[in-house]
Amino acid sequence: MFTLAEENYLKAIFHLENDYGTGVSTNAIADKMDTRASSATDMIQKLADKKVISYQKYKGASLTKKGKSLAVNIIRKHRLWEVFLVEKLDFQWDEVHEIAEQLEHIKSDALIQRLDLFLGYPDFDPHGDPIPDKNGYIKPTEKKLLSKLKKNQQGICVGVKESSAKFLQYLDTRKIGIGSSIKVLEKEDFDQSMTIQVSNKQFFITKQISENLYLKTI
Amino acid sequence: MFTLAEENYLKAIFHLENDYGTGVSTNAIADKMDTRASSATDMIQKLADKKVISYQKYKGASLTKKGKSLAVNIIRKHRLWEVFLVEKLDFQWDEVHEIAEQLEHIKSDALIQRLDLFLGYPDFDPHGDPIPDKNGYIKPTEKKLLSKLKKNQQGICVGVKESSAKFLQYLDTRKIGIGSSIKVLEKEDFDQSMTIQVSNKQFFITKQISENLYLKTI
DNA sequence: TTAAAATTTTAGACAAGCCTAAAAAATAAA
DNA sequence: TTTATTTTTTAGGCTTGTCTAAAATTTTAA
Repeated sequence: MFTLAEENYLKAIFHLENDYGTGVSTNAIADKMDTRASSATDMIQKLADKKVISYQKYKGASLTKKGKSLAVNIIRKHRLWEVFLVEKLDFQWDEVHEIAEQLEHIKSDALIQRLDLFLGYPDFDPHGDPIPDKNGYIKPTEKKLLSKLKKNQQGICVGVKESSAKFLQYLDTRKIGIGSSIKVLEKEDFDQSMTIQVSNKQFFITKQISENLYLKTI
Repeated sequence: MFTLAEENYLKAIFHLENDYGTGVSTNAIADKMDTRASSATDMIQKLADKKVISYQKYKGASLTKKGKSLAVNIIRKHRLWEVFLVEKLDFQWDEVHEIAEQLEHIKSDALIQRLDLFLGYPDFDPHGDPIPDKNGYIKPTEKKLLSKLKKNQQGICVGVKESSAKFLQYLDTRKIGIGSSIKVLEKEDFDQSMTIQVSNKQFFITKQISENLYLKTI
């Protein structure tokens, strides 16, 4: 059985490997967990003892098959609970992350199976992230960061990379959400800022925004 | 903020005060928490420091107003989640206690408020226990232990005192549940065993059973 | 290719929550 | 009303997960 802290480290390592490739550094983990490198080292050694990561001193850590399966299951639970909160309890998409961070640690396979059924086996969470199935399979989706698009290209927003309340509220005030059609009208070479068209409105957005919006290009 | 362990002690003390009157002994708490008296003493002292129980060495502990309000809120959450599990996820009444023991510690007032609404503001949980409202008010209900009934008295089952899976399954196999009509046909003075009539079947039950079934007498 | 800087690990400490063993206090019994 | 028993508390220790400070290793730069 894994403790809450262990589960959170596993999740952090999974996300880091996903974003930056296999083998993550102690500092990267400490950063993500908002703790000190020495604390991260302690936990890394414990997780290595438990065979859920492979690790060599000074060389970084990688999830083993078992570790990855555990991490994906936690993420599955997180995303299912987010769907529940938005679809059934009428929460907004910027309100659910913190609550799901707690709910994802509830231990009951039967609960998650029944929750999945109750929600109609959803494929995506409210932020557009795919929900792993009960075998840990994540359907690959073709999606592109808005920042990768060139002038005059367009697409449908299918997800957000960051899901902080602040960012989601920024999108809300501009009526940008999953399903929104977005077209690049101008793109500034110098700082990657853009002018985009969303339905009949135009917005000026910085690189920081375009690097956190996923589109399916048309 | 209170830790998981602190919350569980508060709940235990609440139930003990409810069942056996105000002021509970260290041993009683240790028993309920399935821990050692010395561990209970440690926690009792911590809870007293935090002003959620009043306590004098060797004299037992009682919840303060603040402590009682915290305990009732945890019980409210537990019972609402049980309703959710049975009503929405189709769990059986003997399957929900363990899961609710985890869910009751999720910290979010908004979550519980919305869950309560989603469930239609239920008054009782699947075991017939009243659900405190958001101010901590518990509607008083007149209910009587089956063991208190005399020969030929009858009533409707409105709750169970014990809610272990084993006991609930015992009731299931005899088709006894909330709403069942129960009549005492015979009562043995010597050992308090009874013969009861439930719909058109008769059962022989021991004192241990009749002391855990609540009836509303007709 | 050696010195400086950054990263990572170790050593030692601390709080929470538990334990055992022993001491202290309260209660029951002779 | 003393003695025996039970209950409760204290003392000291262990594990988990964190910390700071210092040592070890790796990486970068001169």
